[in-house]
Amino acid sequence: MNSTFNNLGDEKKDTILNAAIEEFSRHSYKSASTNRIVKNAGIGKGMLFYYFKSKKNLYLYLVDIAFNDFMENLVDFLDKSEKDLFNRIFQWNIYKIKMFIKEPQKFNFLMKISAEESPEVKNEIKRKYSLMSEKAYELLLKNIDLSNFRKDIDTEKAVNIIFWFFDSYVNKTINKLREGIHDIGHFENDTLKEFNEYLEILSRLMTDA
Amino acid sequence: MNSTFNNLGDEKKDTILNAAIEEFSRHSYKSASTNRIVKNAGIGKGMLFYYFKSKKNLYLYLVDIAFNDFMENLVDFLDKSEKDLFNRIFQWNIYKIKMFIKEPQKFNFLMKISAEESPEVKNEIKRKYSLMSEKAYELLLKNIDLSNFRKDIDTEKAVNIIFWFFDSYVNKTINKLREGIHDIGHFENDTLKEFNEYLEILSRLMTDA
Amino acid sequence: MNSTFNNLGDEKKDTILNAAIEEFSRHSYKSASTNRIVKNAGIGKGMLFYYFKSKKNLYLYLVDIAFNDFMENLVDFLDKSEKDLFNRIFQWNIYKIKMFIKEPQKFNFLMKISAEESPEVKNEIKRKYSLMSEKAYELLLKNIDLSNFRKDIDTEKAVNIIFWFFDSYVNKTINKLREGIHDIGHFENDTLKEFNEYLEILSRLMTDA
Amino acid sequence: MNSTFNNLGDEKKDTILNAAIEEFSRHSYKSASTNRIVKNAGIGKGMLFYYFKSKKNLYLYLVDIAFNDFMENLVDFLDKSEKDLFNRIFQWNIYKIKMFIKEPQKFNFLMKISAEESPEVKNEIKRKYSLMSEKAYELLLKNIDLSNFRKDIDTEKAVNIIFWFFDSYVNKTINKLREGIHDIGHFENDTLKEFNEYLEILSRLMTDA
DNA sequence: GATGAATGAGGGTTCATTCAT
DNA sequence: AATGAATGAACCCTCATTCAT
Repeated sequence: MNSTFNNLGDEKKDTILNAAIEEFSRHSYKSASTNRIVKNAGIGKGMLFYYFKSKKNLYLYLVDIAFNDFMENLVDFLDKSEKDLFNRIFQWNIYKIKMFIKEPQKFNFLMKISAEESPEVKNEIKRKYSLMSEKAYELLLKNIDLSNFRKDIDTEKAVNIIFWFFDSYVNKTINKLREGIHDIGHFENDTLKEFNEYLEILSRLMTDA
Repeated sequence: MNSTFNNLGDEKKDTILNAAIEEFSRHSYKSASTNRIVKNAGIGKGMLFYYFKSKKNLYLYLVDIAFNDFMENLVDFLDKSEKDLFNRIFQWNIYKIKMFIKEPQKFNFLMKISAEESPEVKNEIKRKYSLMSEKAYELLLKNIDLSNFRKDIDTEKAVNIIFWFFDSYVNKTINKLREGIHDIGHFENDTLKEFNEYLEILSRLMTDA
Repeated sequence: MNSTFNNLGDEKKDTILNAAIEEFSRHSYKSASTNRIVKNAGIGKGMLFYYFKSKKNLYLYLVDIAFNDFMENLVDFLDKSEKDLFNRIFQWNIYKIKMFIKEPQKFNFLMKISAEESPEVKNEIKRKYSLMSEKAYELLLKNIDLSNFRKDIDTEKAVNIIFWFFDSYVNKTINKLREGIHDIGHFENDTLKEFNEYLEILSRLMTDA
Repeated sequence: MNSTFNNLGDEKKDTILNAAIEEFSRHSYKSASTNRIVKNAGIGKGMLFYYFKSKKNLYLYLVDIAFNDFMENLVDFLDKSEKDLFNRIFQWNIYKIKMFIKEPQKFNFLMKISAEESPEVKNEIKRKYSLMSEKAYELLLKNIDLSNFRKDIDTEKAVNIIFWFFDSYVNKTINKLREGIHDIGHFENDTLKEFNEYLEILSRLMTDA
């Protein structure tokens, strides 16, 4: 927020941001502690408030970063020329799982954001979240060719079924990774296989091909 | 938990429990305030700890109540003689929505519980949650006749698709109610209609009948 | 204090008094908890204050009991016909050690009393303590024949040396028992032997015989 | 402990330490109040915990200071070239009395420490106390020539008699000062005289010279 | 005689934020 | 640009005592 912060070296900036994200990924907005953040970031107490003015401001800045980051990487990750919905959905959900594996704190922070209900930040978050999910949804459906979907089914509903089922499915998968029930090796073998089986079923049911 | 508390008059008990549930449905375990609870409950500062010994104990007691309550009402609500999965799933999800409409704080509290990550209560909650969801899942699938499901699809996966899709779908529906985007009138007309349309699609796709 | 308490059955009275002594033997007057006392005594909270009016009153009543008890048993224990100071001192210190072994809480309570500095009770305790120690000292020296003490030494000082040395010595012995460094078996063999060796040395040094 | 505290000005540091020692010299660890400490020290409520992290930490820090202080001053005070046990014991006990006169709170605090039984600090205190008394005992007996002690008496026991008697004797003396029965003037005249008389008696009894 | 529910003050501790340095 | 000392409110919890039952 404060331009001073942006003029910092990248490494130092990252250290601070990571310490903050770590804290907010573990605790609710209210119970997150700026003391712990500065301790883990290795900076003086005053600087956090010099850079970000307030805990609220810091939090909302992190939300922006997390959302933007998420969207930018998504844009890079998705194959925009892919016209098949099922392949696109595969990419989208693999993206989420890979993000969780690579940067679990960031991922957990994103999850925490949408559940945050502290009145101090709730409305602002809802607003940011709406903006982002609209963009994401648009991106996900861009250039998708739905012409091979069965004509006797409302295509929009069909798409929703596929999307929302995989939302649940991927959440469950990530929870298993999170709790150590499955490890990454399992993910790379069995989970992907199972994932494709679900895709195949839904594809067979819903398309003419 | 404490017999003292149970011997209180029902009205007073409810006042206290509601104040506590209200607080825990709005804030994480850590940031929930026993001060606010006693203020809203209209009782003296010491009494909460006389009744419940500690914040943790109170919280876990509320979790027990919420889980038991949820299961008891579910048992009453479900038509155990219903053999059709789609009708059963309809009941199950209507149950959730009606619960949200009737007792939104309790419902929100249940949601908060599963997201709670405070180390003081996390493990105990996980344990209680596992016990309950096992029971619920058993109940949901009891006496269900899946013989009319298409033989060319793995029935277990088919069931998962249906269940997990509606999980997402109902969450979204409740969020719309929560944010006032839809009102109860809308739910009773359009949402139910849409709900049935989804059921019909999935039924048509997955069964022979 | 309240006659009601005295009309209780002996067993119940003892239960209450023991619970209270236990508490005051572990904690200072201020930090002793009437809650813990009633819980351990198995009586209602109100009764403690009905019997004793206040924590202070209860405490001072216990002090009286402890002091009286200590003196009465001492009177019984000491052989008043014993004229030899060294034998008398042996008895006196054995009395203390045996009391610690038989009723450690009571003994510890007596120790705590003399160290108590809470302004609420300090003066009253000092008064009671002075009365008792005067009586005890009188009793200890009654009928003692000091005629065989060396004439070239101030007899009063000689007596003090013996008394006060054994005060220290017995305190150390009891501390070793308390900390489990020595057990009762050790006391009955080696400690008594050592005790007698000290007595023999002091006797040889200070008397003509 | 915390460097923050050590960087304070000496005057402020002393004010805080004195306020804390005062409190802990008057009350048991449990009933000592950090509220009273900060009020008497004239600092904000949070600072005590900023400096010392916790009541327990503060207490153990004070114990360290008190023990170190006691030992350092003792080393300075004792004439290490003095070979005579009686002179050494004289110095040792005079040291204690002078310390009580000069800094009664510190002295009382030292007494309270050894009687402390709160489970939160008991073990740590026992450990520190053992370390210190071992050092002190070593220092007290260093370079002492016991060759003139009577050969017909176990020298170790003889030394114990002298040491432990004076322990009691000096405790009693200090208690009289404490209770205002004797004043410092009395100490400087009559007490010292009496003290020397006891020393003379014990010296005469136990040595050949 | 006897109970234990009720109170509010005070216990130790952590907090976000400010500001002199 | 950077530090961390300082504050007081709020945190959870325990207390001695009273009093309606």
